[in-house]
Formats: sequence, C-alpha cells, structure tokens
Amino acid sequence: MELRHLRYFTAVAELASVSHAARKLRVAQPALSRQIRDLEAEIGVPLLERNSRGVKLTEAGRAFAREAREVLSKAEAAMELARATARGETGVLHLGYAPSPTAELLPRALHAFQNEAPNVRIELHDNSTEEMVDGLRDGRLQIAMLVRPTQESLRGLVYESLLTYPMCVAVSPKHPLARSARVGLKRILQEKLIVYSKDQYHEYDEQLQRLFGPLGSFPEIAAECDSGSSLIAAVESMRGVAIVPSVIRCLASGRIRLRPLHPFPAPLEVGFAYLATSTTPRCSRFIEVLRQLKTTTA
Amino acid sequence: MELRHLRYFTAVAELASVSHAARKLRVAQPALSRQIRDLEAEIGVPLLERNSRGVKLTEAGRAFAREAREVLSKAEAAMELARATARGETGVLHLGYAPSPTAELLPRALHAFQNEAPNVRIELHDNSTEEMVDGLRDGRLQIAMLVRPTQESLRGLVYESLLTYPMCVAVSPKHPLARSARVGLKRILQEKLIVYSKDQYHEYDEQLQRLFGPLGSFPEIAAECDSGSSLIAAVESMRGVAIVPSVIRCLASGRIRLRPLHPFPAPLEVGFAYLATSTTPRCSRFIEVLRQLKTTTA
DNA sequence: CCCCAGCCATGCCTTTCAAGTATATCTCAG
DNA sequence: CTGAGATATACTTGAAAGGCATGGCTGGGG
Repeated sequence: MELRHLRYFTAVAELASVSHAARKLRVAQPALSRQIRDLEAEIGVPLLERNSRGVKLTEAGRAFAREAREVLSKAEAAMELARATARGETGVLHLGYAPSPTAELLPRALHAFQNEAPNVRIELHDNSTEEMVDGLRDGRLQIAMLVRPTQESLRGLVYESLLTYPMCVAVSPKHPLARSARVGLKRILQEKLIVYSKDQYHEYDEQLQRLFGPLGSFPEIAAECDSGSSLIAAVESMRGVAIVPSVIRCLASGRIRLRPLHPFPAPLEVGFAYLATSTTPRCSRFIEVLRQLKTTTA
Repeated sequence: MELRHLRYFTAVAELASVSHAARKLRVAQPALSRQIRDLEAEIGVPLLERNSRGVKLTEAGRAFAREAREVLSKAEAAMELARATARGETGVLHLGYAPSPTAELLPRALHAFQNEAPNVRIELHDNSTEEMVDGLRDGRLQIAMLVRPTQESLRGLVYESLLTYPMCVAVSPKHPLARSARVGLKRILQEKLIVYSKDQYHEYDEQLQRLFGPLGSFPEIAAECDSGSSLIAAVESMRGVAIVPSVIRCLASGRIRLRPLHPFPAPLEVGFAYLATSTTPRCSRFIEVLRQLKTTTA
C-alpha cells in the first residue's frame, strides 16, 4: 500500500464515483479503477459496492476512508514538522540565564523570539555562571545569557557580548550619598558594603577585588546576598551600600538610588554563550534574535 | 511522497546507516540512497547529515522519523480496521428488544456475541413492537428481538423465529389455583385478569382476544400493566391472575406460580427481525449468533 | 605511511508498474 | 430501443524504482 492508494481512495469515497474522482485527480478512469482494485486486493476486503450505475462505499470502505484521510493529513503534517524543525520553529530550547544581569535583556529576547517561533518551548534555567558553562558543555543547556566569564572557563564555547552596564554605588534614598552627583571610590571605604556572595558570584567578587586592589584596602562587609532582590532589600534598609551594575535599576524601581562611581570602573559586560559544535536550527534562530537585540539597542 | 519513502527513511533512521538499511530492506544501497534524496528534495530539508563514514539524523530528520513511524503504523491500523469491519468486529449495533419476552434469549445472545466480536458496541433499545419495526425501516435499529409481529407489519423485513413459550396462568403462590395441575380456560372467567396494556402490547391483546373469543365471554380486567415486573407485582399481590408466556418465570423467581392452560393455546413466538436490504457485516454476524442460539437451545 | 575496508554518491541499464487508449458490458432514462 | 454514463478489461507506453558497476572520501591497521 502506498499513499497514492489512500489519495485515490479518499477521492473516490468523497465523490462516490470512480470516474468523477478520476477527473478530479487528473488520471484516466481505468487507471484509478485499477488502483482501487489493487488496494482492495491488498487489504483483502471489498471497499466499494459496484453496480453498473456507480459505486457505493461498503461499511469497511467508510471506516477505511476515515482512517485514510487521517493518515494523509498526518503524512502532510510530518513534512510540515520537518520543515518547521529545520527553520528552528519547534522543539524545546534550554536557556540558562543570570537573573539580575539579564533583567533587562531576557524579557526582550523572549518576547522577540516568541514572535518569530511561537512553537518553540523555552525552558528557563536560573543558574550560576559555572552551572551555565558546564550545562552548555554537557548539553543540559543550548544557550546561556550571562556575565562575561573568564577566558579559560569559556574553552570550547562561543561567547558574544550584547551590552555593558556601568558599575554604580547603590544607596538608600535616605543615605547621605543619595544626594551626591558622583561617588569617589575612597568614600566607599567609610561605608559598610553589601556584596553578592562570593561562591555564587565569582566574577562579581573578582571585579570588586580589581576595583579596590589599587587602594590597598577593602570596605567592611555588612552582608553577603545570594540574589539581586535580597541585595536591594539590604541596601534599602541601610545596612550598607553596594556596588552594582546600573541594570539593577530594573529590579529596584525607586527603592534605592544609584550614583556613578568616580573614576569609572570597568563596566559589567552581559552577553550570551553557546556550544559551537551543537547548534540546532532553533538555537541559531535564538542567537539571531539576540544579535538583533544588540543592534536595536545600540 | 509515498509510504515507501517513509518505510525506507525510518529504516535508515533506526540503523543510522544507508547500507545497513538497504540490506535489511533487501534493496541495493544506491536505490535506497536515491529514494532518501528524493524524499529530502520533496520536503525541502536535509534529513541526514552525511559524511564519508556514515550518516547522522538532523534535528528535522529525528522529528520526521518519529512522525513517519506513526504514519506507517496508522496506515497499518487503517487496513486492519477495514478487515475487522468487514468481519463485523467493529462499530455500533443498534438492537431493539422486547424486555419480557427476550428475558432469557437476550442475555445469552449478548454473551455469545461479545465473545465473538468484543469491539462491537451494542446499544440496546427497549422498544414496543411497533417502534421496533419502524426503527428497522428508518435505520435507527439494525436488529430487533421481539414477539412475532403480524404479517403485514413485517412488510419489507425479514423475520426469523427462535423459540416458542407456552402460555400459562400466573397466580400468587397463595391463590387456590396454585395447587391445580392445570387450569381450564373457563375457570379463568371466574377470576379478575391482570393484562399488559393494550396500546403498548398489541400482539398480546390480540392473543387474548383469540383465546377467549370462542367462549363468548371475557374475564373482568383488574389492572393494565406497562411492564412485566409490574404485572408480576400485581399477580403476587393477588389483585388477579394473568395469562403469560412461560418465559416470565425468568423475571419472577418464585414470586408467582405458573400453571399450564387447558387446552394449550397457541404459544408465544419470539424471534428477531432485520431489514434485508441493509445488513452490515456486524449485523450478519449478530444474526449468525442468534441462529446458533436456536440450534444450541433446540 | 600507505593501503584497504567501509561508507555514500553517481551513472547507466533493466525492470516494474502506473497511466493512457480503446473497447466491452451493463443499466437507466427518454 | 437506443444513447448516455457508469465500471471493467486488454493492451501499450513511459516514468521511475531497482540493480550493477564504479568513484570519492575517511579512518584504522599493517
């Protein structure tokens, strides 16, 4: 049995006529007649009741026609699925992300991608940088949106930068520094510092070290936080000040003030990474969207 | 696209090798190679990643292989369904029946048929004789199990007799007649009679008329019942006696006594009817079961 | 280092079978 | 009774599936 038989038979079933179906299918009536007979022979059951003024479906014919239509549409759907898959419009994309640094980028990326490929399910994995690079290598993740990792941890991965955010001092609105136009680094030494926890936010810690290293001194640590929101709460409650990328503004909505540092330290760089050797179509598609984002932002 | 392409491709997908699949399919490797290329050309998407030491499925290829397997099994299932339908082993059978007269036959028929064709759903329609003959004619019913109708109401239908039941007198166990070996017809005239309602049980009424006609007299009617169970209740409560076929015993289980009539009146004939022009396979199958029933009963 | 084994692709020929043409048969309608 | 319209049959044609021979590529073993 071939799909041809099903196409032919469903046409005959719909029109209840071999000759009409033959015209519709643009084949000669005897050719169609013969294919139907072959089909009946293979199934071993008459599908048509023939008499000299036409044909009628048998009970088995009706049942078979119903199923045949389903088979045909499923076959069409299979081709369409293959095409959609090749265009990167199906399946699941596992996306790792650093919640605070991507607070601005991630929603825009997701929105843009959902417009392009609404049938791709995106599974979001809120991970640390280390978890993300490991995840990319062992296939748990296909793409990661993260703070630029160290060169060596990127071994085998491709990293592309998207945006930079200047590092600022975050203080409570009631804090004296809230009224400063800008804050010198030495001034921070007089304050207690709220920091991201060292073990989870490795790059952040390194950045602080680079920042205060030249001063030969480090502010007193008031608290280590394991998320942006708890850091904001700590700053808001005046337990101390924090040094954060300006993107934190998206999460704080007025609860804290951000003041530029003087001199400007190296900004925070946010981008995405992926495994060059295993990009599926939907993965490339997402990467395209991210690059788009960069140009529309710039 | 033809099912051949799907059969070929799923084989290649399973073995991840064109030549192995070719051996398994018993075609030459170049022939298979070509069919796969044709398939890819039609879908417009590469399904295999080729390199000189073998092939690997693409993302689209995996998706398509999954769907293709389903299409193939659905196509097989369609053929099997057609065969099962031709054997009368699928679909719905609408069966009309007269509840009291078929109390013995119906359960046996259903049981025997369920053994032979477990996938046929039988819809039971508890109807009057008139409703059944009408139902058969307009297609609501395919088979009816009923008391033999009059010759004229059977016009266009086929009726086959299955069993006859002698007509008896039904009395309460406490009734004086319960101890008689047999009951003369004239003796009934001294009793009040419980009868089936005339408008629903036309044949029953005619039978009573034929029975008492020669006597020129008719017993007083104590009650008209619209079902066997209410008739049994009426007899049990000694509101009167009834003339019923012996099959009623199946419904009464000791609540009433049945005594033979003297002389024997015409027995009740129970059988089945169907429309000769529209028998589906499952219908013929059921009819076969009913005929079987007759021979095993006799 | 080279060669062979194994894989897939290509080219050409053969075979198969679907399609087309002509015609037969049947039935209903006019 | 005949013509229109339906399906079936017989025979021919042609496209495409299949087979065979062969070529290019790669990786492993001698």
